[in-house]
Amino acid sequence: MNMPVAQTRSAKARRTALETASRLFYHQGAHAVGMEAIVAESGIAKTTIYRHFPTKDDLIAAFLEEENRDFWSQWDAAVAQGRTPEGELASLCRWIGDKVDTEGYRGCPQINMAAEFADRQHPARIVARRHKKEMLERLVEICRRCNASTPEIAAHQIALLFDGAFSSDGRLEGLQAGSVLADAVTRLVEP
Amino acid sequence: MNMPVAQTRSAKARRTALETASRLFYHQGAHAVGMEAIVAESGIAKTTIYRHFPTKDDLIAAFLEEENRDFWSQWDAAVAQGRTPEGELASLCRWIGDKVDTEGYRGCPQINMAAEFADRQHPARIVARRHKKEMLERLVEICRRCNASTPEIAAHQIALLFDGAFSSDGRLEGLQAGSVLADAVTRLVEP
DNA sequence: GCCTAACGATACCGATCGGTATCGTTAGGA
DNA sequence: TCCTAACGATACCGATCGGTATCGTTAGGC
Repeated sequence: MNMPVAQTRSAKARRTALETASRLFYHQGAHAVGMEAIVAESGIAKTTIYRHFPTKDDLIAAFLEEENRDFWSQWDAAVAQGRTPEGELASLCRWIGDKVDTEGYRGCPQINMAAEFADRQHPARIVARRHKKEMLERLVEICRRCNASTPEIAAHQIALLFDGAFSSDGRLEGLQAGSVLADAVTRLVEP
Repeated sequence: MNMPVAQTRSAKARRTALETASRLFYHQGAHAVGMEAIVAESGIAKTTIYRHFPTKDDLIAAFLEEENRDFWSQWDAAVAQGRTPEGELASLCRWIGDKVDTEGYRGCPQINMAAEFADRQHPARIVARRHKKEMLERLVEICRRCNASTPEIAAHQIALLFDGAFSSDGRLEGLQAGSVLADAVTRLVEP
């Protein structure tokens, strides 16, 4: 191989640092987590972290990028379980319902970071915007196959519903989030 | 009067400080705003601010309390414009649509602060939780009068929709948020 | 017009922030 | 086995954080 020396060791340090940072950022908020905390929790030296991520903002953006990848991978898995477009939506609702009912769930990382950083040009905001745009596009495509009368509108409505589920703080419900979502989505794609 | 001396001057300083803090907290995020910035922007001395609000967290909570009051006052005004329960919901949708399309809108303050503060016992989180609970209750009451088949479920769905509209970062839409919401709500309260 | 409560200004506190410079150590490909 | 790149550790940087102590000034009810 003509790859740089110590590629695996370097990649491992990067991955460990990013994983730790992601966990802390998500559960405590980006502003509430100092770099020293990431060092202490990950065991990776601060120098090393800054060698892989020039600034804290880059680290935050990388966190959202990874979240984004994981999100679509789970989304695709959910969609794959549907035999019809309507089934795909139902499966997505079930997935989201389970997701938000998970212990320790603290909302959509993209939305949370967007709330923390006011500057729309912040790297994290750019990732978040792309994420939400892609969700809308994917929903439009599914709604089209559902023969919804106005797929763009239906998709938009479903996106609002999903975002609401992702952000809703309360979890005071005795209701099953998944079925509540599925029922709403069914009504929204009806002609 | 046996009220404390200089009541009005004191109250005015308090109000000015809180208004300035609220504006900064909302547009920049609570963590991003230092107390010094509030002093500089409001012209109120730091000593005075701390005389009215023992800690920054108290100031943040007061911000959300005031937001909460304003919110319900606007909500009530919107509801008053509806002649039927369905009309009340439509009016609410219009109000929210206008609200989120306003320049400088940066999401629901309650949701944003909940994203910033991980501790569920943080004073801001407690206010936010109460806020969302009350919204759900008010929606249930309206949905009941709409003779929705399952008012609790419909109300929950509408709440998700509203929260989605409040949190949705993008605003990429050429769509009118108000009518998109109204159409969705109509479908959700149908039997 | 005086008394007092609340004001504003300033200077300061220790802690922590994001980020860097230095240097000895370790691991892995040639 | 040796060379070198990337590692970890430590000490440090100026800036800023939330919060306090001190003190002179101002305004408003009696």
